[in-house]
Order: sequence, then C-alpha cells, then structure tokens
Amino acid sequence: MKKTFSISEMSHITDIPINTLKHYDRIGLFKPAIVKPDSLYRYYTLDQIYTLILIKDLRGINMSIQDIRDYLDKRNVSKSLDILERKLTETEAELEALKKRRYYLQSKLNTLKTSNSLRYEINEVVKKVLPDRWVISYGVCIKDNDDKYFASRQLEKSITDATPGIICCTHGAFIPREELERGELKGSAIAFALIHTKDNDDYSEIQRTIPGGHYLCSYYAGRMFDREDCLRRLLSYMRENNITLAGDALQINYIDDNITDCDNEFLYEIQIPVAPR
Amino acid sequence: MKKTFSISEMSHITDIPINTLKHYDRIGLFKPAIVKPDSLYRYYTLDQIYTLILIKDLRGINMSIQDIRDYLDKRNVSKSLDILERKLTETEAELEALKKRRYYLQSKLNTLKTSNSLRYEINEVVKKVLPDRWVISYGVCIKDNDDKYFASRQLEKSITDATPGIICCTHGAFIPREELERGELKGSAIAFALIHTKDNDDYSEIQRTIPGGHYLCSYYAGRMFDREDCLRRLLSYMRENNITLAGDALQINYIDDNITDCDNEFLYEIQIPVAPR
DNA sequence: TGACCCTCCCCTTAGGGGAGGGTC
DNA sequence: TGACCCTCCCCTTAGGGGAGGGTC
Repeated sequence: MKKTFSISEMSHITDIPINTLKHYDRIGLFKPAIVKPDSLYRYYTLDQIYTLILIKDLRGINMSIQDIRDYLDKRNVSKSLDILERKLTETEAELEALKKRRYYLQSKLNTLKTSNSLRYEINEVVKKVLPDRWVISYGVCIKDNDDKYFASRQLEKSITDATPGIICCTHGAFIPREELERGELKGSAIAFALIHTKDNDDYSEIQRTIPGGHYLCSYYAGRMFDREDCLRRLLSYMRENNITLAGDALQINYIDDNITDCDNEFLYEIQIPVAPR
Repeated sequence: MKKTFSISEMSHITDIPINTLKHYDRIGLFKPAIVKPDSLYRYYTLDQIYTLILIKDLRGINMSIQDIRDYLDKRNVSKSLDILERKLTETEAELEALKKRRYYLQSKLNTLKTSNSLRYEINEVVKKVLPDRWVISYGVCIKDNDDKYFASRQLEKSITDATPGIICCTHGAFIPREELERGELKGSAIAFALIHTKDNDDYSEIQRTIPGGHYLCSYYAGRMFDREDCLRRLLSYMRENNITLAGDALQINYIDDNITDCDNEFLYEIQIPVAPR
C-alpha cells in the first residue's frame, strides 16, 4: 500500500481543502510527516489520515483550533469525556437559543401575515369575542410619536433579555375609558407590550390582565395618532346600537416602523370592550 | 422629555456597547443625528432609539450588517416578510444541523461511558443475547495498524456527509469464521462501521446485517492486534463447554486513538456468535 | 476636575484567494 | 510540459480594547 501522499491527495482523501492543510501546517496544528528539503513539498503518511479526520470531525462539532490542540495533547478517556460533554452542553444551549429565535420569528410572521391579509376589513366595525390576554405596561403615557419610541424601549428592555425584541413583540396602548366617555380621541395612549403567557413572576408588578369578552373592533391604516376617525366610527356605532363601553380600549399595532416605511401600510386595530347584551 | 443623548446614555438605553455605536457610525450603518463640529461628540435623538433597537434585534436574529442595511433601506411589508421568512428558513436549517450534532455527541458519550464503566468485566467471558445489528463494510482487510487508518477512512467517507464522523461512530472488524476454526488468531480483520438503522438505501451494496442471537463475549484492554489472549480464552471456553461457533466473530472498538493516547485505556470487545443450546 | 468623549490603530477566527515563481 | 506545489500577502465579520489627548 502506498505510503505517502501529496497535499492534493491528502486533501482528496480527507475532504479538507488544500488551503486548510497549509493553514494547519502554518499554525502548527498539524504538520506533514515529510517535507522535501529543496522544494518544500509536503508529504503525508498513511497514519496521518486518521488524525486529520479526527481534527476535521472535531471542527465539525465546532471545536476551536485551541480546543483541538488541547484535545490532541495527551489524550485520555476522562479528558476526552470532559471535552465531549462540554461540547454537548454547548450544543444544547445553542439549540435552546435557536428554538427561541425560531419561535419569535414564527410568531412575528404569523402576526404579520394575518394582519396583512386582513386589509380588506379596514374601517369595518366588527364584533369579536376575545380571550383573556396579558400585557406588561409601565403606565407610560405616549403623547406623540417621539414618546412612543421611548416608551417602547422601556417595555422592550424588560421583556427581552437575550431574545429578539421589538421586531417580534406586539405593541399597543390603552386608551383610558374616561377619555372615550368624554369623547377625547387624541388624548392618551398608555404603552403596553403583549406577552404570551401570564405566569411569569418576573413582571408581576407591571403585568396586567386584559379580560376576555366582547369587543367592538376596527382596523385602520395609518400611524398611532391617526386613530380619530376609527374611534369616532366605533363610538357612533355603539351609540346607534345602544352598546355600552366596558373598560379601557386597546390600540394594537400590527404593522409599524419596524416593518415598513410606507405610511399606508401601517396597521392598527382598535378594540373597545363592550358589555355583553 | 429630554431630546438628545450622549453616546454613553444611548448605550445605556439600548444596551449596545459604546464601541459598537462608534463602529456603526464608522461603517455608516447608523450615524448620530448630531455631531458637535468642534469636539466631534456624538448626540443621538429620541427617535433614533427605535431604529437602534431594531438594528440590535436584527443582529439578534443573526442578520449580517449588509442584510440589515437592505432591511432598513426602503422598508415595506412584503420585503420585510421576505427577509423574516429567509431568516426562519436559515434558523430551521441551523436547528437541524445542531440536532444532528447533539445526537452524535450523545451517542458517542453513551458508548464511551458505558464501555468505560465496564472495565471490571475485562477478560471475563460472558454470554450475551444481542439483537440484529447493521454495519457497512467494504471488505477491506486490515493487516496492521497503518491499514486500519486507511480502512476507517474509507468507511467514514461513505457514512458521514456533513455529520461528524470518526469520533462519533463505532468501528470494528470481522474475524472470519474459518480463521478461528483454524486457530489463526492474528490473521484478518475486515473493517466495518456500525450504523444505527438498516433502512438506508444509499449503502445497500456495502451494508451487511449481523444477525441477532447468542454471543460469547469478552472485553480486553489493548490495541487491535493485541487480541490473541482474549480470543484464546474465548475459544478454550467454547471447547470446554462444548459450544459451537456459528459465524464470523466481531471485534468492536469502543475506545481508540480518537479518545486516548494511553494504550491501557484502549478497549475492544470480542463477540463470537455461537449456536444456541 | 473627574467623568466623558474623540481619533487612530492593532487584534481576534479560520481559513479563501490569488500573484509570481519553482517542481514532479 | 502540464499539472502540481511553494511562499508570501491581502481579505473577510463584527466588533473589543487600548493609547494619547481633548471636552463637558
């Protein structure tokens, strides 16, 4: 059986690029057994294949070059077990992070697609029965768009830790019941962020339950304080049909500056809780 | 409400390091709204918070700076949907790769831990009933350790594609029945690699089923061709107890050069198929 | 006057991709 | 004589970490 291999043969056998073999030589991770003195041609021996494949596999489980040096240096079972276990732990952690990322991307995509497809309903008044929901809110009142940025940030900071935040989380604001009763449509907006489950003790003081029940809803296209027309429509519908306001209204932002620069693509929904008949 | 923020204030609000803010400025991804002409101090405005958080979140889902530039440039719903969907697909792919990696690490760790804990059984002769197993083998015959490296490599190449190979896969060799019958203990070793399921059509020509049944087994510490004593012990046990050989023997390598440099830590098991009584 | 901010400038990972010139 | 191989050397990502010197 042939005893030595040129760099390109070795590259073929091991599926490691020539460049990488040269690089491993250069940094002293793995040197050819033989170097011809004059030409400096590299020649590898049969038994080197094994180690090279091992190195490749260790890179394949994402070990750094330094870790591989350590692994190859005076191997023994317990050391190898340690390293493999460490890699497993790392892999688990990466998996968790990725799952989180996937979850948020999916949620965001669902919300976006759904709301985007609901455009035909814009400006219509619809009755909905909605389940209990939970939000977190510092009670920060938004008076204009500038405030909005800051208020959002406050909320984001408390929710997201390592998870992607603003682009994935649905935002909105409360419109206080009293203002609606007074017909004050451009008044306040108390920022909140919708959260998916309520059982997170971390936020208990700033958490608020939005009770499930009957809501009178309408989408509108535009920015936060373009809500007047939509609110007016809803309120007159209520008067005409003798429907009673039952609490703070919600203004939910489905499509915002994170997603589009086009004002006409912005999408909000107003949800007014009403007494059941 | 305050209208401008210094770089460290901005860093605080957004949880983005000062260095990174400077870097974003330098590369033109995100520049402060105001730069004081003399001192070149950077000042950010309230509405910049929002974009900055968006950038941070996009980095959080692993978007490259260039992708973020694209995302921020003339946003609209369909473009944003595209990008988010692409990111989701990428995330799914990464997840699959990581799951594979985890699976292989777990398998390897299990095998290692189990075999490592079985050391007390070394040199004992034990009867086992083993299930059907499957291997792939090119029929390459190993005559010495050098050959072993090459034979392993052949096998690896066919199994592993993108998955980590040698360190995760259990290797072994057949010892032909006829050689055992002739008492030829240092003869051949026909390399194989254990695979986990049989239903992989890709390898059907080189795949072989090892039938389940009764095996007479023994562990030994040492290298591949240190197997003589162990084999002798097994064969004399068979003679003494009138047990009949039923096929090629297996020599399975649980702990090898990938894991340790210490010869005394090497662990093989010989499994000899025997006729049931 | 501290605390803050500025501009260079060098450094990190794991190679990829040549140019220019010898070697099998 | 092609095909192969060599040595530089520059380049990539997304910042991190200063030194040395002004600014709020």
